[in-house]
Amino acid sequence: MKTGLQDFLEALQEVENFEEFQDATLKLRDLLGVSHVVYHWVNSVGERFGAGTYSTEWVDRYLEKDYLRIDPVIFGCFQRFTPVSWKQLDWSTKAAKAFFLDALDYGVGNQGYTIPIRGPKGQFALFTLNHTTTDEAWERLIARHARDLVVVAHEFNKKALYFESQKAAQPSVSLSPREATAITHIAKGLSRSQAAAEMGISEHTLRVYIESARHKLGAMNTTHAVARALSLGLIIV
Amino acid sequence: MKTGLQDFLEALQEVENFEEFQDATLKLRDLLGVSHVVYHWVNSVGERFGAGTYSTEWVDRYLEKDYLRIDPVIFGCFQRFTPVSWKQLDWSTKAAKAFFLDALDYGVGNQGYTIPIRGPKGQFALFTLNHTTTDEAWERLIARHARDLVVVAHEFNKKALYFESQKAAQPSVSLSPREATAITHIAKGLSRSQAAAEMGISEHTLRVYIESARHKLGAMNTTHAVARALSLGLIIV
DNA sequence: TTTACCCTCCCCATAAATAGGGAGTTATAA
DNA sequence: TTATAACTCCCTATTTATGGGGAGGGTAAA
Repeated sequence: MKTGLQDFLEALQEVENFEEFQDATLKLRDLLGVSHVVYHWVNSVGERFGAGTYSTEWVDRYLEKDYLRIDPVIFGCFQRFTPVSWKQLDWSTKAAKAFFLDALDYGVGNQGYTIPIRGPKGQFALFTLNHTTTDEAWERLIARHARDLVVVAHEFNKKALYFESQKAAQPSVSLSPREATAITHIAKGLSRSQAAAEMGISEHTLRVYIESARHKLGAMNTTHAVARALSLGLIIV
Repeated sequence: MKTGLQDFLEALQEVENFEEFQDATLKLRDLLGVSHVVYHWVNSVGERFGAGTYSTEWVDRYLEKDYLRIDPVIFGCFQRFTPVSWKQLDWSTKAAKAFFLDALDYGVGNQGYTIPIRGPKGQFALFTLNHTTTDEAWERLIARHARDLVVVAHEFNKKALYFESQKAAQPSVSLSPREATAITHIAKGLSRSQAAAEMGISEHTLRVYIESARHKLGAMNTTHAVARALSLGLIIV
């Protein structure tokens, strides 16, 4: 099994396009003997990138029902650092229970293991294994592969990033030092006058920085600018 | 070497306190034959946790000089998803060059490899290998261990999280659904009246949510509240 | 050398946010 | 059942932010 994963990682390195990426999830599913393998990626602008073995019906339904806002896997992983077995998540709300039953209907297994991977600029990716089995069997499988899966998840992520960087070449915003400092102070909760005093400049000047940053960030107001600067990792509060 | 790392990981699992954690960095340094191994952790409130083989003189100087704001490793890793060799970073500014020379003076090697690990609530950790050698030798070493290092970094991180969760038991803020929705709309750049219209409530009511969230978050104004909610991972824009 | 971007300062009118207060209804949990 | 918290609505006055405009000096790259 170990060497199987090694070979798989070698093959994953060679992946050149989305179809091969998609194929890789299928191969890994068969290699590990689970029901589903899914890689899913979201950034701060709401762009998505995903590949996996879920049925297209389920993916469509997921999007249509906006399950992103209900799914305890998404929220749970957003709140934690480390990989998580789905059983550990909070499925107590009515919406979550209904979602789980609906997922089962669409061929999603009752057991899951998801590794969250976070990046700058609000990037957030999930790598998920899914299967239908007992709690004990699932825990054994996870325990056996946990460390390798971290590596596999990161390799998938590396490939996904590579694709995104190719097609995007995003017009990355950058703030001037003073703009960044000004926005940072505002993000810390200082008022304009306080921030200006902190930076030793007039309040008028500070306003110019904020306005300038706001335009660069395409933000509608100061609060929006701060939110975007934070999401984009342009400032560290 | 492979089995050496396996054994190391087993030993790391057993670590119970900070001294053993610190010892683990020493052991890994010797195992890999590099000059330094460092784990460093920061959260949104500016709390720190770190262990490593840098001299205390260097650590003190780093803090005293506020190098956190200059260090290209910090900023570079904050901007990217994947591990990075220090050579790939931007050392072109005067401040960065001065910082690098100063670091060499304090026994830091000329080569580095840093793995960024991000978590919810603004948690951000760095796992760094450092050594004095040629570019080629360093790239070879990294290529050989890259995958294992991802696992090692995450295991260090897991331990660090465990310590933090023990001592902290943080008074975690939680927003009510309407509060979260309201703050999310504001973070997206909507004005109060727009957000209220979006939620189908009066602007007065929306204001109550914002104010309530602001108090819960200990924020001085709406912008601050949005910044904190984002940093804490309480909202997804 | 020109172009471009950054830093600094100022004015004015309007729009929006803030800081207090109070009060009633519905769920959820103890 | 009874708290507790969440959700909804309203008032007034004051402070603060916004959206335009213009202008001069510095530095660094093309």
